[in-house]
Amino acid sequence: MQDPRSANTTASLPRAFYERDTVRVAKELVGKILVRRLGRMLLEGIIVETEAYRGRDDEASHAYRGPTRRNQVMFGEPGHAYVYFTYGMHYCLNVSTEPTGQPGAVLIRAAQPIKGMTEMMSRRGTRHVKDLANGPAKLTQAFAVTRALNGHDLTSGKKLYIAEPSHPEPCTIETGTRIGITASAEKPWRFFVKGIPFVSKR
DNA sequence: CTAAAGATGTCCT
DNA sequence: GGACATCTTTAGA
Repeated sequence: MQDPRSANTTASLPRAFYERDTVRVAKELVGKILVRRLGRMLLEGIIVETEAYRGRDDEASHAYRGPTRRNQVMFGEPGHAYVYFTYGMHYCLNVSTEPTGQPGAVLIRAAQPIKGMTEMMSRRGTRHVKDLANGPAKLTQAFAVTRALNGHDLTSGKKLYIAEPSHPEPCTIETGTRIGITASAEKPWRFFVKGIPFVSKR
């Protein structure tokens, strides 16, 4: 809290937070603050929607068939950014979970912007705050997350990290099935804040 | 080497 | 509700 620009948040979450069961980490990430430092600029948002992606027991996971060049971050040290490119034009942001060597990641699907909204509007090409980060690819566009950040250590407190809110707002976390997948579609591994307009559409 | 699908978003009807 | 943009990754020949 030395830096007045981050008066809203505490320090970045420790490695131990991520070094746990992926589904649990996904659920507990809802309500945390996603922070992006761009030079002097600070972009912040409350994480309002996540999805858990596991390993051998999860057909929808990139790690389902074992390690590849793309998914290696999922098998690495917990607390690193796994950013992948999809549909020829979009990036998605995940955080690695589980102990080193064990695959797992949490997809950050949506955030409620709280700081740097003007910059996000410019990056997204809309003035509607609801539409800045209500979807995984919208979120990466708003927060300037590209594959350059793949593998970035989220506990370093630089460029991109996740922090505990200093004044958490009470909210109800709802559970549902994951969006945009066909395999293992029945697994209830999506978590989101109930009743707010910042989550992605169904 | 080739092909097909993909953890999506936007614009159109 | 549906088409389509656009290209990386992965699986299979």
